[in-house]
Amino acid sequence: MVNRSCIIRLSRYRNALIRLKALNFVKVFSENLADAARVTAVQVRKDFSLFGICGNRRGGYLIDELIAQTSAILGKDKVQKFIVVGIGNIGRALLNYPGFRRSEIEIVAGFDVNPAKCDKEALIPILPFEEMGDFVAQNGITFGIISVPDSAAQEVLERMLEAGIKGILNFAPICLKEPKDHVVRNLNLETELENIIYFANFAEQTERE
Amino acid sequence: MVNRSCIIRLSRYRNALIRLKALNFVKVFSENLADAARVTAVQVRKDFSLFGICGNRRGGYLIDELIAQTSAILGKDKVQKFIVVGIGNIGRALLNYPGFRRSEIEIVAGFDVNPAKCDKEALIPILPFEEMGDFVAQNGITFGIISVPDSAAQEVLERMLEAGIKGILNFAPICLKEPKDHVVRNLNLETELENIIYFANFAEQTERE
DNA sequence: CGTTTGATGTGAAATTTTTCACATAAATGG
DNA sequence: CCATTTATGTGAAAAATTTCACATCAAACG
Ligand SMILES: NC(=O)c1ccc[n+]([C@@H]2O[C@H](COP(=O)([O-])OP(=O)(O)OC[C@H]3O[C@@H](n4cnc5c(N)ncnc54)[C@H](O)[C@@H]3O)[C@@H](O)[C@H]2O)c1
Ligand SMILES: NC(=O)c1ccc[n+]([C@@H]2O[C@H](COP(=O)([O-])OP(=O)(O)OC[C@H]3O[C@@H](n4cnc5c(N)ncnc54)[C@H](O)[C@@H]3O)[C@@H](O)[C@H]2O)c1
Repeated sequence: MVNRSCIIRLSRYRNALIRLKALNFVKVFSENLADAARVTAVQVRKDFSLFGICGNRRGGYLIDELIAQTSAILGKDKVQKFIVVGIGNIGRALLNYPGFRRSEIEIVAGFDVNPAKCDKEALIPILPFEEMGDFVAQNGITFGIISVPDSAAQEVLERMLEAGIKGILNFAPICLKEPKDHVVRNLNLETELENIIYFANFAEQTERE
Repeated sequence: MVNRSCIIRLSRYRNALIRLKALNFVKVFSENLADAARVTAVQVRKDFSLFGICGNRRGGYLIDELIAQTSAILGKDKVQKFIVVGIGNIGRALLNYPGFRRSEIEIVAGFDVNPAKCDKEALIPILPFEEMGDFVAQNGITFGIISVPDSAAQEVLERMLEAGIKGILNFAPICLKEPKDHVVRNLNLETELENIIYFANFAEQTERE
């Protein structure tokens, strides 16, 4: 089945492919992609098999073809527009990041309740939060990022859904509910760090035994 | 088995518990935690069972006890010290975030190769990268965050490992290898967004069918 | 031009993770 | 103080995911 992990791996393969292409590689083997994505070669082939992606028996895969195929699956055939709500530390980091454009992801506007943060003339305009609904409707935005304090996250989510946004990445440390036919991914950095702390301690313990 | 997802859930439970405690709740039921962490109630109880955490039959769990037990598992009994390498957009957002301190995570210093970014006098000092090894050794640092450009990430990782760091969160869009007895978590924001794009499109497709 | 070699592709097996089903115990209430 | 209610705890079943084993095909080579 095509699940979250599978798509994460597909993104990683694609990422590696683009790097390999930049090095003028033409062919790639499942083993190579496995190394890059930190999985097994069988996993790579199984993933491809799931999407009907075929290589050349004995000859590996042609990088150009693979990039085209994975790009199509991941929706890289067109620029995907995002907005960011909450232009604080995280929000600003995202707006300032030039790397997204390379991968057909475009942050088209930021929104904030604080008028001091707003700047309609900026390269990526930062607009008052109350204008979000209209902006999303007029510009056909499908995706949003929530980087407001946790207390405001649920409210922002609801407004985004009303406005017609379908996919959301949430940085606030609270698990937002995923409504039907929508995608909400809760990314909690503290949780990620706690995970690392746990397993680093665990590794140490098993080492001692 | 205690795996990554299980610990992520445990963090989420703990997060919810702290919120409930702030609202003066004393007891909590597996159902409540399930709502907060977006899982099933059985999953919550199964997770607890794995760690030998017991509640009161019919009476749910005492919040104070649960917080104590989950905190112990997640290493919240002491402050966990982190350093951040690469004080750009992301690195600075992390240094500026006051929320970590609430959860016993302390960022004690930043490091950068660019002298213009350094500031020894800041609340959280930003030091030259070449001082990292000594600093880590002298201050007994176990954890690090990599927020340098992808081209520098592998090099930074190796230096961190040499210095004795055991657990690392990597923001660079490249899959760093996890050496034995160490924990390396590769967090790729583009990949996360691509995931959302894929599943939002998918949800749309199934909707139409 | 047949044989060997080496990588892919994929059902089946193994493993992991989640869910089910229900035994168990504590509170409630008649 | 016994019956009932209700939430926990967990072995067993189910489902999901990964790994294995090997058939398959294409290139290379003698
Ligand atoms: N900065 C970090 O490193 C970090 C780490 C972990 C988690 N987080 C989480 O990410 C989120 C953002 O963090 P941050 O450090 O950027 O916060 P921040 O306080 O720097 O910025 C939040 C921004 O949201 C705006 N805002 C508040 N309510 C709003 C609303 N209803 N609509 C629109 N805008 C609103 C504020 O004006 C502010 O500009 C928070 O939930 C935080 O807990 C951040
Ligand atoms: N900013 C974002 O929103 C965003 C989004 C996705 C991914 N990322 C990734 O996160 C990482 C950091 O992003 P950013 O926007 O903060 O980058 P940035 O360019 O703003 O900052 C990088 C910092 O690292 C420092 N640096 C470079 N080489 C170093 C070295 N060897 N040792 C120590 N410091 C070094 C630079 O001086 C700079 O201050 C990058 O890998 C980027 O691809 C960032």
